[in-house]
Amino acid sequence: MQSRTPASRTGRPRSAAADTAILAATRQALVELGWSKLTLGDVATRAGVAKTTLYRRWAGKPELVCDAVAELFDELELPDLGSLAADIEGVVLQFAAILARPEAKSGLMAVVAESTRDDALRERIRASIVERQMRLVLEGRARAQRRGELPPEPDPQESARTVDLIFDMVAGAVVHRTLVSGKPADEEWVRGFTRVLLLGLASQPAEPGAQGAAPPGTPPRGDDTP
Amino acid sequence: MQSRTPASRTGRPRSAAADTAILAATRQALVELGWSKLTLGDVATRAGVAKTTLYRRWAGKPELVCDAVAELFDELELPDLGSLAADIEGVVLQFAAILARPEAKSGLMAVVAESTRDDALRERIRASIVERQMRLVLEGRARAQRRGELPPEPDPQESARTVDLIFDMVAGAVVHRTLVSGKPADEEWVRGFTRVLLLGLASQPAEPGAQGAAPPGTPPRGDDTP
DNA sequence: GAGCTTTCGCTACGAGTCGTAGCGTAATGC
DNA sequence: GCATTACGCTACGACTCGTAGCGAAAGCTC
Repeated sequence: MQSRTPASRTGRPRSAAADTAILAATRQALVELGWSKLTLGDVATRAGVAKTTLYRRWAGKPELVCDAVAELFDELELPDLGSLAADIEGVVLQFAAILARPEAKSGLMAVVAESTRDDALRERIRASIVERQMRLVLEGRARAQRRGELPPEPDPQESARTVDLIFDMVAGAVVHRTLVSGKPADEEWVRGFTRVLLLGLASQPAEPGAQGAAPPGTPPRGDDTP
Repeated sequence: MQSRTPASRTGRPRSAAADTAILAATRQALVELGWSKLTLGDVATRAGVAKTTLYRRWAGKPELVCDAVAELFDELELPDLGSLAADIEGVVLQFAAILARPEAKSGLMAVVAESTRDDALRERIRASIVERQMRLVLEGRARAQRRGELPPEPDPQESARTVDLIFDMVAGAVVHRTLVSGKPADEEWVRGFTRVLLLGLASQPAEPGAQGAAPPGTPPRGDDTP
């Protein structure tokens, strides 16, 4: 979190219960008020602590909301459903479910917007949200490479670039779908998204009833002009 | 814009010059102050108009910034570079260049964040930004289908879904790359992105020196190292 | 030009939030 | 007991908000 706790200090320790109460109160306030009408005084009242306690622990509203929202994404897990396509669909649906919650919508985007003028905040977001979920991409890719669904990437630099690209494409698409387009990232959408991500736009559209998953050893772009 | 101008009204007409001055002042204020520190009073002073004039034309800060940012995206054009991959790369680079500007970064995301609790604002964004740029996807796909680079989609419902999906994937990825990852969407990144978008993750990575994304029947493109 | 209508610039205002300072008290380590 | 730190509470100046009220300006219609 935000606390500098140098292992052992003299004096009264900070209440850990207050931390969780404050972050929960922040999420509740995000749901009821949204980002713009959320005030630190209100959060303090909801959490049952003094306003000054908030200012002693967090530098301001963006940092507080960042921490409150970050906890939402810790429940993400990469399922093992047997194929890369199914795994992607599973984790993307989880991600979409979190983003559908009002506290995530309202808080996450506002913090990101704020971070465009605040490098420290951007780094905080990166460390507490992005970096922690990068494991999903890494694990998913490694698993798919073992299955032979993805080509190996020996060059570590190239490999890192690919992971970043995948993360931007997955997270970006779901966020854009949910927040900008304002439509739900439901199963149907996720299937179409996964198909394009794995096979590309040039591939045939999925036939009705067909599972959009890429079978192992799928040759790239198995069709020409039909 | 926001003005209700029922063709002809009696009385003094609104100054069109004030409109452009206000929107320009808003963008300037976004650059210098960012979203959170931008105040309508400050914008009014910069534009040389009274604060009350602003409130007569716009309901609030989000609506004003939405209009100010929307104008930035009107300069987008779909190039005709001979192949779908090249066209995508061209327009994505334009999009990335706009998003790299501080007034776009700071303003766009904040407005989107605000729109999560304001349906009217979300619709305003959709109409003034998203819908107006959808033409790029429609035109690009039609062109690619004529070239045989993309399969035809006879079902209009399925076709509309695909357009929405492409828009979410393209815009979402660029936004996420620029704002969340905080790295530039430069030519190298755009090449990798376009390759995945067209051919999918399952395809072989581009070899060093090889041109990315060459869908079926694509004539070799000119060059990208001038 | 007379008259009507709407916009514009200006000033002033109450309401609300911000972030901080100050003080006495509570909880821990030595 | 003593030093140290966290906590709750109150109060404060500074700032922004959005609006009301007024006289003047700029169009249109006749």
